[in-house]
Amino acid sequence: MEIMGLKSSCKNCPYKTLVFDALDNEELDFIDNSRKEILYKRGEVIAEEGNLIKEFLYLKTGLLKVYRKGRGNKNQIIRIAGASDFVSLLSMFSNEKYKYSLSALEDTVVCVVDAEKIKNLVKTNGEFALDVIGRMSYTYDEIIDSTYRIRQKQLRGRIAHILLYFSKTVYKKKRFELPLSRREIAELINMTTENVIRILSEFRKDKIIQIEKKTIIIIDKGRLEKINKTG
Amino acid sequence: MEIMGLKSSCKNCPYKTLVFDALDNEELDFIDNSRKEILYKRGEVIAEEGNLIKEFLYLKTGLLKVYRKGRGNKNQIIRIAGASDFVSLLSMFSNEKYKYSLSALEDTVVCVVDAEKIKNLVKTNGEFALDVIGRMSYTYDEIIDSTYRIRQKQLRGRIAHILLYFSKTVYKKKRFELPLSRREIAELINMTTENVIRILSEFRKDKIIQIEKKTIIIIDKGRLEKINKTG
DNA sequence: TATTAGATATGATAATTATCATAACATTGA
DNA sequence: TCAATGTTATGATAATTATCATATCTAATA
Repeated sequence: MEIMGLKSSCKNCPYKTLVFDALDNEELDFIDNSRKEILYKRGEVIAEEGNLIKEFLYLKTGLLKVYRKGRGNKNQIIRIAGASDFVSLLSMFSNEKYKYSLSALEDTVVCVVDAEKIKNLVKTNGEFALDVIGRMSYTYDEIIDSTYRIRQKQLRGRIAHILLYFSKTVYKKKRFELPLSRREIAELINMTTENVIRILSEFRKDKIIQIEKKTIIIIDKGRLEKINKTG
Repeated sequence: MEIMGLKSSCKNCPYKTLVFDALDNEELDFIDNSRKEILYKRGEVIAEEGNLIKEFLYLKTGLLKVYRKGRGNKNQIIRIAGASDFVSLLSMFSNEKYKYSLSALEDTVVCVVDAEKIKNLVKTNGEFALDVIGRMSYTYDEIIDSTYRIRQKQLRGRIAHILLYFSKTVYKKKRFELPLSRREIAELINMTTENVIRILSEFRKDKIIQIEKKTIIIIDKGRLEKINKTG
């Protein structure tokens, strides 16, 4: 973890999202002047379940996992967040403490703003409030959608689902570095690490994917999509 | 379904929640004067996945299920909502259409208000906005919590979980009428109807519960809690 | 009231998944 | 550089869960 010197401002941030459009320059300055940027390296914990939420976190670049403690020292990964994500949004309006932990999957830059400032803006700027609430709701709905989809699938279907997710949604490439270990994949789609490994090997033997250390190449996307649908 | 004559008003509604405290009398009247109350009988559909959200729904009394279409004609029940619940809150700020269906599990009275009016109040009343967003976030977090808890349990643990949920959270009694069929329980905790039936029978034979048609009586709460924790 | 569809119930069997064991390999830190 | 630790890998086996078959009971309806 490393606090970065600020060269940029919110006003002309290329990772700014639509949600900030509701804020005028004065309001953006209000955020900007207490803003910090922090760089986290792969594996570093950004926020921890149970800790007080003092700050609003915006994921400028990188990738992180949102997870919670499950039974018997097993974590459960709730979602993966990428650039421009309001990663601390879940539970900051309903809870004093983080309900989920955050940790970096790749080198990640997070913008940090005093949480009270954001709450203030929600209170005083109705347009911004609607945008924030919309974004929050959308994120939650996505979690529910993927959780309930995965829940109905068998193991092969789950692995296919997650491979397609990384390929199509996260990296938009057929070849990508898996940002999760086999164990983390297991924590994300609710199966054992051994079975994740086994089924990935199976897909490799069946020439559906190619595996080179952490790199995955999707060879037969059609078959993967079929397995995702029916498996 | 039956539209009821209005004898009550929001101002002195006994089912009003804290969230409405942020509204003054004028704002409550603003809601009240287009408000309808509708009575739904067990089994009736209140809102359907995919339909346009035109109205904000407040569950005054009764019980309903929130569910979505899963694979192969199987529904997936996301949550159960009781009195004073903002049942249409999920997805009304992120979506034009209902992402989830609602149907009555008991005779249920729903207050119906134009959705635009509520959005307007969120926009103009910052305190109300914070309350609504807090309530929404809380509801979503509850869904995630129970979904991820259930997901780690085996079948016996799931059944124990759901029996304790109805006994402790919904009815606050050891004896209650199950508002769900075996099939619906299966849809809620992700297992087959046969196994729901089988395990309920097993619990009956083990004298953990007593079953009389739709009535459940919890005899050995301690054992049920242990199964919930470890099963 | 008779009929039909759906809910509850139970058993046998098959399919799926987890667990346990073991090994090779990679990575990290002393 | 060498332990030590964690990750990936694979096989054998046990445990869990779903599926299929069948029967009874219940509730709705013509």
